Amino acid sequence: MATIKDIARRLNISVSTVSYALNDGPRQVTPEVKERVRQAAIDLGYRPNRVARSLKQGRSHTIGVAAERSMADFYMSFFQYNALNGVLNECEDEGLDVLIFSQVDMRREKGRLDELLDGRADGILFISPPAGSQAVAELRAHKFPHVTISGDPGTETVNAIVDNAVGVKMALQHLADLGHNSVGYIRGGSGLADGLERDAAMVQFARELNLELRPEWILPGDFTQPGGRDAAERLLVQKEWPTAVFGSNDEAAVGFVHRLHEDGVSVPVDISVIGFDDSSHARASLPPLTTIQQPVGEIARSAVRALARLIRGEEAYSTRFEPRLVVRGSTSSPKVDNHATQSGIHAH
Amino acid sequence: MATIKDIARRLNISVSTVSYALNDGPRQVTPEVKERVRQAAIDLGYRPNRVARSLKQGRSHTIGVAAERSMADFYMSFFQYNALNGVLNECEDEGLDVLIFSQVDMRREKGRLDELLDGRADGILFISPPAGSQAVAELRAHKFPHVTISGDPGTETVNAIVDNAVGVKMALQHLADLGHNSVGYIRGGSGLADGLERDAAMVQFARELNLELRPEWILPGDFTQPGGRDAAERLLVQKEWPTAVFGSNDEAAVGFVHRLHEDGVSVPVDISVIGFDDSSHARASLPPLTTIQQPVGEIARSAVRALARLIRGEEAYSTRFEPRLVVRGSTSSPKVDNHATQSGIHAH
DNA sequence: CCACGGAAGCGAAACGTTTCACAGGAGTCG
DNA sequence: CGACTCCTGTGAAACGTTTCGCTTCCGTGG
Repeated sequence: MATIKDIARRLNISVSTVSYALNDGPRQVTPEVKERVRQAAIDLGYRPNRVARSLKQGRSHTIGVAAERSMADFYMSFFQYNALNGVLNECEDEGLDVLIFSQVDMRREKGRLDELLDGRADGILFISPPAGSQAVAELRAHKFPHVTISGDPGTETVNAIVDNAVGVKMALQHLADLGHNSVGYIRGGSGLADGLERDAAMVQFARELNLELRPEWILPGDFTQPGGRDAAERLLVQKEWPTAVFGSNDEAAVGFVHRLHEDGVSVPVDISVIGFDDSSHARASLPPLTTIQQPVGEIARSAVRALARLIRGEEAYSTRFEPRLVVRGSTSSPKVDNHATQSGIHAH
Repeated sequence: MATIKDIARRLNISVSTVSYALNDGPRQVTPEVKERVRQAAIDLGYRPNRVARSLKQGRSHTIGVAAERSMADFYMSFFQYNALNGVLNECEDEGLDVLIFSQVDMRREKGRLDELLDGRADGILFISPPAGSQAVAELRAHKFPHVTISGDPGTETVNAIVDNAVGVKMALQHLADLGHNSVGYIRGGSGLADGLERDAAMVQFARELNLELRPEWILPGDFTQPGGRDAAERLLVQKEWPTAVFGSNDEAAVGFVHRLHEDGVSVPVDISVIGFDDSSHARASLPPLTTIQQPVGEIARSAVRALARLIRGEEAYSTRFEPRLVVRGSTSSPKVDNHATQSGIHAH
């Protein structure tokens, strides 16, 4: 592989001149020399070595992305995947490259920060770090540029996240508008900021909007389809049902709907279901899922922009993003009888 | 940030000794010195600079992943996403890091190989490069370690890909076994190896299995749900229908099913549908889709292993992976009348 | 005609490692 | 006791850049 030295040698010229010529460097070189250098570079198939450049400049023009290890699990990852997409798109615009740290365990007490701080990345972007992530905390302590997507809002780390409270309120308002006055809930992933916020908002706004939310209708969940199925099974054995259920994300809601379907419970006729995210599954399932859309791509892009600012030494701030209600086919007005009862719709 | 030099200075010792101590280097150091170095490293918060190490060693222990620009489009990307997951998992085991080249346009005549060959990656892995990709060809010419997932099988580049012909045959055999004797087809993404191979296999095996495949039943498609919807619309206006349709991937099949559903055509009662991939949408849609599963994760892992071999200078070979039929709810025996007709099932 | 300033190029240092060639010193063996 | 080897450790070069401080040269203005 040809180096800058080879060009210099061939042209009987100093390496510094070659460097200046190739970079339109901090120094001037005569157009004629510049041209000869350019030509020689092409002739020799020269390609600048970015490793050497990084070493010298102390910057890599690369950001590290740390995503949950569970990214390996497809079910959980619509959000992460879309976030990653948004990150890639924005990085392209910002001229940054992306190094994926798949082996970083963000939870781990003594995070192996070596990986993150070894000079290959100018900053780190975390996608959905668990609340109280040690890795994030250590980076904060090191004052190393970093940013979170859907991270813990209770810290000083710059964070881009949807306004979960508003989203939950929108969902419940939609149900109330349709005439529902009772609601169940499939909980979110524990330890994730989005899950915690939605869980809290659910309790608060159900009360504010006068929607009955019995404790036994708060079903465990983990943001996955199987989790949604489990939730359905918990509900199926109950005697009295809410007329609507809010799934803390679309995956859970879809799993829930499918499991009900297997027992002959029809959505939205027998029970309304609403999700959160507007994942591709929301559109693709039958009935298509009414849901709260969050602008994942935009969130991700904004996070990258913030990180780029931090790397340049500029200020950056956390941002909340507005969700949007997307009405599809899984919600409708409740049946006339107030509470759907198991016996009424589900002959076992 | 502390360097090896700082440790040396503090201990009044040479940098080489420090290096040997920290790496259990090619040279021995007395346990006592080694221990003092270790301690000093901790005290100073030393972290090895991998950029410098890469420069010196000429290896980065990083592979570059180049994925289609269209990775930004979620619909098209189940395959890419899962492939990426597999790649990440295997890289973790191999101790490799992953640099994503999102800006590489693989089609581009004069690929900007600079990005790929600038020393940051020891090898490149392409996910679904377009057939005849210039970027791949140039890497081949440079003899730079590289591997493709679902790439063009007609080249010398090491390629990991599902056996599409076998998959298509399985799908058609399944339909034949159910009693179908006519079939339609939604074509695959043009320019992608998987699409081209499935298109070809479809024609061949439909004939071999005596399944009628009229030219007007070969519907254009592009591996996306909207493409599948378009295909459905093309079929809806036709007078005579096949009793089953094979979608070249699940996305297309799901879009197809949904569009039919909107016009009151029921799957599998009125028409059977089978897909390819076993994407998450196959499981999540209603009815759940019968499909040909390809072991994407395994394919990806094998590609990484092959690339690792090439980087080490060892031999590596292309591999075909066996698909598997997954029977779900979207296929059944055809109705008694041989050809479904539009008027029979679809009152407009 | 001389001094000065700017332009163009050169040499060398530096970034943080790894690793080679070599130097002392201790131990071993004849 | 001298020669040999083995063991630790040192200094320096090298990886491929970027960039600082110098030198040289030319044109210009006083």
